[in-house]
Amino acid sequence: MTDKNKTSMDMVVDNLLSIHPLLAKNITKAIKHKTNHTPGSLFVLGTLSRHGKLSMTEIGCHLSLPKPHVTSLVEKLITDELVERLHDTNDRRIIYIQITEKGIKEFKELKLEIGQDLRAKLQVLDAEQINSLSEASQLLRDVLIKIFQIQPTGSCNTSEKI
Amino acid sequence: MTDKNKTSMDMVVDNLLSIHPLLAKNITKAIKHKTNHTPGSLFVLGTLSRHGKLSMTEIGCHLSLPKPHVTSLVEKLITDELVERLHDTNDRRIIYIQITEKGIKEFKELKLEIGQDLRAKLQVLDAEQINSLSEASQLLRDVLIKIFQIQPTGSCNTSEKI
DNA sequence: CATAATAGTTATAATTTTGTAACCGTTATT
DNA sequence: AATAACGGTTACAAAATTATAACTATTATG
Repeated sequence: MTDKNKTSMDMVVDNLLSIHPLLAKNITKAIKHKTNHTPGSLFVLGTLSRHGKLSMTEIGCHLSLPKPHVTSLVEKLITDELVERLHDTNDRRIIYIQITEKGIKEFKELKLEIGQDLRAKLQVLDAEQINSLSEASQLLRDVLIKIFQIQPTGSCNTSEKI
Repeated sequence: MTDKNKTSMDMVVDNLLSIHPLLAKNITKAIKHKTNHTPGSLFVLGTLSRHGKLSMTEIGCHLSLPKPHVTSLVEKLITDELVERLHDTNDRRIIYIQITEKGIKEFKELKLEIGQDLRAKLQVLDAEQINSLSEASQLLRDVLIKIFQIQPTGSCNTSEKI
Protein backbone atom coordinates (compact mmCIF):
# COMPACT_ATOMS: atom_id res chain seq x y z
CA MET A 1 0.00 0.00 0.00
CA THR A 2 1.47 3.33 -1.03
CA ASP A 3 1.02 6.56 0.83
CA LYS A 4 -1.38 7.64 -1.86
CA ASN A 5 -4.15 5.18 -1.22
CA LYS A 6 -3.64 5.04 2.50
CA THR A 7 -6.97 4.72 4.17
CA SER A 8 -8.34 7.47 6.34
CA MET A 9 -8.04 5.23 9.34
CA ASP A 10 -4.37 4.64 8.70
CA MET A 11 -3.93 8.38 8.51
CA VAL A 12 -5.64 8.80 11.84
CA VAL A 13 -3.41 6.23 13.48
CA ASP A 14 -0.35 7.78 11.89
CA ASN A 15 -1.33 11.22 13.05
CA LEU A 16 -2.04 10.13 16.59
CA LEU A 17 1.31 8.41 16.73
CA SER A 18 2.93 11.69 15.69
CA ILE A 19 0.86 13.83 17.99
CA HIS A 20 1.55 11.85 21.11
CA PRO A 21 5.28 12.51 21.58
CA LEU A 22 4.85 16.17 20.67
CA LEU A 23 2.16 16.62 23.25
CA ALA A 24 3.87 14.41 25.78
CA LYS A 25 7.15 16.21 25.91
CA ASN A 26 5.59 19.63 26.09
CA ILE A 27 2.95 18.86 28.67
CA THR A 28 4.88 16.64 31.06
CA LYS A 29 7.70 19.14 31.01
CA ALA A 30 5.32 21.94 31.93
CA ILE A 31 3.80 19.83 34.70
CA LYS A 32 7.20 19.16 36.18
CA HIS A 33 8.41 22.70 36.01
CA LYS A 34 5.26 24.50 37.07
CA THR A 35 3.54 22.31 39.60
CA ASN A 36 4.27 20.24 42.66
CA HIS A 37 2.45 17.30 41.13
CA THR A 38 3.68 14.37 39.13
CA PRO A 39 2.10 13.86 35.72
CA GLY A 40 0.37 10.76 37.03
CA SER A 41 -1.41 12.39 39.94
CA LEU A 42 -2.42 15.32 37.78
CA PHE A 43 -3.98 12.99 35.25
CA VAL A 44 -5.92 11.39 38.07
CA LEU A 45 -7.11 14.81 39.17
CA GLY A 46 -8.04 15.65 35.59
CA THR A 47 -10.04 12.48 35.19
CA LEU A 48 -11.84 13.20 38.45
CA SER A 49 -12.53 16.75 37.37
CA ARG A 50 -14.34 15.34 34.38
CA HIS A 51 -16.16 12.51 36.16
CA GLY A 52 -16.50 13.95 39.63
CA LYS A 53 -16.43 10.62 41.39
CA LEU A 54 -14.78 7.33 40.48
CA SER A 55 -13.82 4.17 42.30
CA MET A 56 -10.14 3.33 42.61
CA THR A 57 -10.52 0.62 40.02
CA GLU A 58 -12.29 2.92 37.59
CA ILE A 59 -9.53 5.49 37.87
CA GLY A 60 -7.00 2.86 36.94
CA CYS A 61 -9.17 1.79 34.02
CA HIS A 62 -9.54 5.28 32.64
CA LEU A 63 -5.83 5.95 32.73
CA SER A 64 -4.48 2.41 32.42
CA LEU A 65 -2.64 2.71 35.69
CA PRO A 66 -1.81 -0.36 37.77
CA LYS A 67 -3.85 -0.46 40.96
CA PRO A 68 -0.96 0.03 43.37
CA HIS A 69 0.04 3.10 41.46
CA VAL A 70 -3.46 4.52 41.75
CA THR A 71 -3.33 4.00 45.48
CA SER A 72 -0.18 6.05 45.86
CA LEU A 73 -1.27 8.79 43.47
CA VAL A 74 -4.60 9.21 45.23
CA GLU A 75 -2.79 9.16 48.56
CA LYS A 76 -0.86 12.21 47.46
CA LEU A 77 -3.98 14.00 46.25
CA ILE A 78 -5.71 13.31 49.55
CA THR A 79 -2.90 14.81 51.61
CA ASP A 80 -3.20 17.86 49.36
CA GLU A 81 -6.95 17.84 50.08
CA LEU A 82 -7.74 17.88 46.38
CA VAL A 83 -9.80 14.70 46.55
CA GLU A 84 -11.54 12.73 49.27
CA ARG A 85 -12.64 9.18 49.99
CA LEU A 86 -16.27 8.16 50.02
CA HIS A 87 -17.32 4.72 51.12
CA ASP A 88 -20.01 2.92 49.19
CA THR A 89 -22.74 1.94 51.63
CA ASN A 90 -23.97 -0.88 49.42
CA ASP A 91 -20.63 -2.50 48.80
CA ARG A 92 -18.16 -1.66 51.50
CA ARG A 93 -15.23 -2.89 49.45
CA ILE A 94 -15.60 0.00 47.05
CA ILE A 95 -14.00 3.35 47.80
CA TYR A 96 -15.02 6.25 45.68
CA ILE A 97 -12.64 9.11 45.14
CA GLN A 98 -14.28 12.45 44.69
CA ILE A 99 -12.70 15.73 43.73
CA THR A 100 -13.13 18.44 46.39
CA GLU A 101 -14.02 22.08 45.93
CA LYS A 102 -10.39 22.90 46.54
CA GLY A 103 -9.45 20.29 43.95
CA ILE A 104 -11.74 21.79 41.33
CA LYS A 105 -10.38 25.24 41.97
CA GLU A 106 -6.78 24.15 42.00
CA PHE A 107 -7.12 22.06 38.86
CA LYS A 108 -8.46 25.08 37.04
CA GLU A 109 -5.45 27.11 38.12
CA LEU A 110 -3.06 24.31 37.28
CA LYS A 111 -4.48 24.10 33.78
CA LEU A 112 -3.81 27.79 33.33
CA GLU A 113 -0.23 27.38 34.51
CA ILE A 114 0.46 24.30 32.47
CA GLY A 115 -1.13 25.70 29.34
CA GLN A 116 0.75 28.97 29.56
CA ASP A 117 3.59 27.91 27.33
CA LEU A 118 1.22 26.25 24.90
CA ARG A 119 -0.89 29.38 24.77
CA ALA A 120 2.16 31.46 24.02
CA LYS A 121 3.13 29.22 21.16
CA LEU A 122 -0.37 29.26 19.74
CA GLN A 123 -0.12 33.05 19.47
CA VAL A 124 1.50 32.64 16.06
CA LEU A 125 -1.84 31.45 14.69
CA ASP A 126 -4.54 33.85 13.58
CA ALA A 127 -8.09 33.79 14.94
CA GLU A 128 -9.42 31.62 12.16
CA GLN A 129 -6.71 29.04 12.57
CA ILE A 130 -7.32 28.94 16.29
CA ASN A 131 -10.98 28.34 15.65
CA SER A 132 -10.29 25.45 13.30
CA LEU A 133 -7.86 24.05 15.80
CA SER A 134 -10.38 24.40 18.57
CA GLU A 135 -12.94 22.40 16.63
CA ALA A 136 -10.41 19.82 15.52
CA SER A 137 -9.09 19.25 19.01
CA GLN A 138 -12.61 19.11 20.39
CA LEU A 139 -13.54 16.42 17.89
CA LEU A 140 -10.43 14.42 18.61
CA ARG A 141 -10.98 14.70 22.33
CA ASP A 142 -14.56 13.55 22.11
CA VAL A 143 -13.71 10.61 19.90
CA LEU A 144 -10.87 9.48 22.11
CA ILE A 145 -13.03 9.70 25.21
CA LYS A 146 -15.65 7.69 23.39
CA ILE A 147 -13.46 4.91 22.04
CA PHE A 148 -11.32 4.59 25.15
CA GLN A 149 -14.40 4.32 27.30
CA ILE A 150 -14.38 1.56 29.82
CA GLN A 151 -16.06 -1.56 28.65
CA PRO A 152 -19.21 -1.93 30.81
CA THR A 153 -18.41 -5.60 31.32
CA GLY A 154 -15.35 -5.43 33.52
CA SER A 155 -12.34 -6.55 31.48
CA CYS A 156 -10.22 -3.71 32.70
CA ASN A 157 -7.16 -5.60 33.70
CA THR A 158 -4.22 -3.23 33.64
CA SER A 159 -1.73 -5.85 32.61
CA GLU A 160 -4.09 -7.27 30.03
CA LYS A 161 -2.53 -8.15 26.73
CA ILE A 162 -3.68 -5.96 23.91
CA MET B 1 -14.45 33.77 33.22
CA THR B 2 -17.24 31.24 32.84
CA ASP B 3 -17.18 28.27 30.53
CA LYS B 4 -19.51 30.13 28.24
CA ASN B 5 -17.18 32.83 27.08
CA LYS B 6 -14.09 30.74 27.18
CA THR B 7 -11.86 31.73 24.33
CA SER B 8 -11.08 29.35 21.52
CA MET B 9 -7.50 29.23 22.64
CA ASP B 10 -8.49 28.17 26.12
CA MET B 11 -10.57 25.43 24.57
CA VAL B 12 -7.60 24.25 22.56
CA VAL B 13 -5.40 24.11 25.63
CA ASP B 14 -8.11 22.34 27.58
CA ASN B 15 -8.61 19.80 24.84
CA LEU B 16 -4.92 19.09 24.45
CA LEU B 17 -4.64 18.58 28.17
CA SER B 18 -7.44 16.03 27.95
CA ILE B 19 -6.12 14.34 24.85
CA HIS B 20 -2.65 13.79 26.16
CA PRO B 21 -3.31 11.26 28.94
CA LEU B 22 -5.77 9.36 26.78
CA LEU B 23 -3.26 9.02 24.01
CA ALA B 24 -0.38 8.43 26.36
CA LYS B 25 -1.78 5.51 28.19
CA ASN B 26 -3.01 3.78 25.08
CA ILE B 27 0.08 4.26 22.98
CA THR B 28 2.81 3.63 25.52
CA LYS B 29 0.98 0.54 26.65
CA ALA B 30 0.86 -0.75 23.09
CA ILE B 31 4.54 0.00 22.62
CA LYS B 32 5.46 -1.94 25.72
CA HIS B 33 3.32 -4.92 24.93
CA LYS B 34 3.95 -5.22 21.23
CA THR B 35 7.53 -4.17 20.63
CA ASN B 36 10.99 -4.67 22.03
CA HIS B 37 11.49 -0.94 22.15
CA THR B 38 11.01 1.56 24.91
CA PRO B 39 8.69 4.47 24.19
CA GLY B 40 11.68 6.79 24.16
CA SER B 41 13.68 5.00 21.52
CA LEU B 42 10.60 4.55 19.37
CA PHE B 43 9.93 8.28 19.49
CA VAL B 44 13.49 8.88 18.39
CA LEU B 45 12.97 6.47 15.51
CA GLY B 46 9.71 8.21 14.63
CA THR B 47 11.33 11.61 14.60
CA LEU B 48 14.08 10.29 12.38
CA SER B 49 11.56 8.71 10.07
CA ARG B 50 10.08 12.14 9.55
CA HIS B 51 13.33 14.07 9.29
CA GLY B 52 15.63 11.41 7.90
CA LYS B 53 18.75 12.80 9.49
CA LEU B 54 19.28 14.77 12.69
CA SER B 55 22.18 15.56 14.96
CA MET B 56 22.13 14.21 18.50
CA THR B 57 21.33 17.66 19.84
CA GLU B 58 18.50 18.16 17.37
CA ILE B 59 16.93 14.86 18.37
CA GLY B 60 16.94 15.97 21.98
CA CYS B 61 15.41 19.30 21.00
CA HIS B 62 12.60 17.75 19.01
CA LEU B 63 11.63 15.41 21.82
CA SER B 64 12.83 17.40 24.83
CA LEU B 65 15.11 14.61 25.91
CA PRO B 66 18.22 15.28 27.99
CA LYS B 67 21.37 14.68 25.96
CA PRO B 68 22.60 11.69 27.94
CA HIS B 69 19.27 10.02 27.37
CA VAL B 70 19.51 10.59 23.63
CA THR B 71 22.91 8.93 23.62
CA SER B 72 21.60 5.77 25.23
CA LEU B 73 18.44 5.60 23.14
CA VAL B 74 20.38 6.02 19.91
CA GLU B 75 22.86 3.45 21.13
CA LYS B 76 20.04 0.93 21.32
CA LEU B 77 18.75 1.82 17.86
CA ILE B 78 22.23 1.44 16.40
CA THR B 79 22.68 -2.05 17.79
CA ASP B 80 19.33 -2.87 16.22
CA GLU B 81 20.68 -1.42 12.96
CA LEU B 82 17.68 0.87 12.63
CA VAL B 83 19.81 4.03 12.50
CA GLU B 84 23.43 4.83 11.76
CA ARG B 85 26.00 7.47 12.60
CA LEU B 86 27.26 9.95 10.03
CA HIS B 87 30.10 12.31 10.78
CA ASP B 88 29.89 15.88 9.62
CA THR B 89 32.96 16.62 7.55
CA ASN B 90 32.71 20.36 8.14
CA ASP B 91 32.32 20.21 11.90
CA ARG B 92 33.74 17.03 13.30
CA ARG B 93 32.00 17.53 16.61
CA ILE B 94 28.61 16.90 15.08
CA ILE B 95 27.29 13.39 14.63
CA TYR B 96 24.25 12.94 12.49
CA ILE B 97 21.93 10.06 13.12
CA GLN B 98 20.23 8.76 10.04
CA ILE B 99 17.48 6.18 9.78
CA THR B 100 18.48 3.10 7.77
CA GLU B 101 16.46 1.23 5.16
CA LYS B 102 15.86 -1.42 7.77
CA GLY B 103 14.76 1.29 10.18
CA ILE B 104 12.26 2.73 7.73
CA LYS B 105 10.85 -0.70 7.04
CA GLU B 106 10.67 -1.68 10.68
CA PHE B 107 9.12 1.58 11.77
CA LYS B 108 6.36 1.05 9.24
CA GLU B 109 5.67 -2.39 10.66
CA LEU B 110 5.85 -1.14 14.22
CA LYS B 111 3.29 1.54 13.47
CA LEU B 112 0.96 -1.15 12.18
CA GLU B 113 1.44 -3.22 15.30
CA ILE B 114 1.09 -0.33 17.69
CA GLY B 115 -1.93 1.10 15.90
CA GLN B 116 -3.71 -2.23 15.79
CA ASP B 117 -5.66 -1.69 18.96
CA LEU B 118 -6.43 1.89 18.05
CA ARG B 119 -7.64 0.79 14.65
CA ALA B 120 -9.91 -1.78 16.24
CA LYS B 121 -11.43 0.81 18.52
CA LEU B 122 -11.95 3.22 15.65
CA GLN B 123 -14.09 0.60 13.95
CA VAL B 124 -17.11 1.86 15.86
CA LEU B 125 -17.02 5.03 13.79
CA ASP B 126 -18.57 5.25 10.36
CA ALA B 127 -16.71 6.33 7.24
CA GLU B 128 -17.73 9.93 7.51
CA GLN B 129 -16.65 10.21 11.12
CA ILE B 130 -13.31 8.63 10.27
CA ASN B 131 -12.84 11.18 7.54
CA SER B 132 -13.55 14.08 9.86
CA LEU B 133 -11.23 12.59 12.40
CA SER B 134 -8.54 12.13 9.80
CA GLU B 135 -8.71 15.78 8.85
CA ALA B 136 -8.89 16.95 12.44
CA SER B 137 -5.90 14.88 13.52
CA GLN B 138 -3.97 15.98 10.46
CA LEU B 139 -4.59 19.61 11.30
CA LEU B 140 -3.62 19.14 14.92
CA ARG B 141 -0.49 17.27 13.94
CA ASP B 142 0.60 19.95 11.52
CA VAL B 143 -0.01 22.74 13.99
CA LEU B 144 1.86 20.99 16.77
CA ILE B 145 4.81 20.29 14.52
CA LYS B 146 4.78 23.93 13.52
CA ILE B 147 4.56 25.49 16.95
CA PHE B 148 6.93 23.06 18.64
CA GLN B 149 9.52 23.65 15.96
CA ILE B 150 13.03 24.22 17.15
CA GLN B 151 13.97 27.85 17.45
CA PRO B 152 16.63 28.48 14.79
CA THR B 153 18.74 30.38 17.29
CA GLY B 154 19.87 27.63 19.59
CA SER B 155 18.10 28.03 22.92
CA CYS B 156 17.25 24.39 23.13
CA ASN B 157 18.41 23.70 26.62
CA THR B 158 16.59 20.65 27.89
CA SER B 159 16.46 21.83 31.45
CA GLU B 160 15.42 25.31 30.46
CA LYS B 161 12.69 26.86 32.53
CA ILE B 162 9.46 27.32 30.67
C1' DC C 1 -21.03 -22.61 55.70
C1' DA C 2 -17.06 -23.04 52.62
C1' DT C 3 -15.05 -21.32 48.82
C1' DA C 4 -14.16 -18.21 45.30
C1' DA C 5 -14.10 -13.66 43.49
C1' DT C 6 -13.69 -8.58 44.02
C1' DA C 7 -11.81 -3.97 45.76
C1' DG C 8 -8.22 -2.04 47.65
C1' DT C 9 -3.67 -1.87 50.19
C1' DT C 10 1.14 -3.05 51.27
C1' DA C 11 5.59 -4.26 50.02
C1' DT C 12 9.06 -4.71 46.77
C1' DA C 13 11.56 -4.77 42.51
C1' DA C 14 12.43 -3.55 37.75
C1' DT C 15 12.15 -0.34 34.04
C1' DT C 16 12.13 4.08 32.15
C1' DT C 17 12.78 8.79 32.34
C1' DT C 18 14.99 12.88 34.18
C1' DG C 19 18.70 15.55 36.05
C1' DT C 20 23.76 16.73 37.14
C1' DA C 21 28.43 17.02 36.78
C1' DA C 22 32.63 15.99 34.81
C1' DC C 23 34.99 14.92 30.77
C1' DC C 24 36.97 14.62 25.62
C1' DG C 25 37.55 16.38 21.20
C1' DT C 26 36.61 20.07 18.11
C1' DT C 27 35.60 24.74 16.78
C1' DA C 28 35.24 29.74 17.70
C1' DT C 29 36.94 33.89 19.89
C1' DT C 30 40.31 36.95 21.61
C1' DA D 1 48.39 30.59 21.51
C1' DA D 2 45.12 30.80 25.27
C1' DT D 3 40.51 30.59 26.44
C1' DA D 4 35.80 29.91 25.88
C1' DA D 5 32.02 27.62 23.73
C1' DC D 6 29.93 23.63 21.56
C1' DG D 7 28.60 18.65 20.56
C1' DG D 8 28.68 14.49 22.41
C1' DT D 9 29.79 10.86 25.87
C1' DT D 10 30.36 8.82 30.47
C1' DA D 11 29.10 8.10 35.06
C1' DC D 12 25.92 8.49 38.45
C1' DA D 13 21.81 9.69 41.13
C1' DA D 14 16.97 10.71 41.63
C1' DA D 15 12.24 10.51 40.27
C1' DA D 16 8.37 8.31 38.07
C1' DT D 17 6.20 4.48 36.07
C1' DT D 18 5.25 -0.35 35.64
C1' DA D 19 4.87 -4.90 37.35
C1' DT D 20 4.23 -8.82 40.90
C1' DA D 21 2.88 -11.10 44.74
C1' DA D 22 0.88 -11.40 49.04
C1' DC D 23 -2.44 -9.67 52.05
C1' DT D 24 -7.09 -7.76 54.34
C1' DA D 25 -11.80 -6.98 54.11
C1' DT D 26 -16.00 -7.65 51.84
C1' DT D 27 -19.24 -9.74 48.74
C1' DA D 28 -20.85 -13.51 45.72
C1' DT D 29 -21.43 -18.38 44.63
C1' DG D 30 -21.84 -23.17 45.37
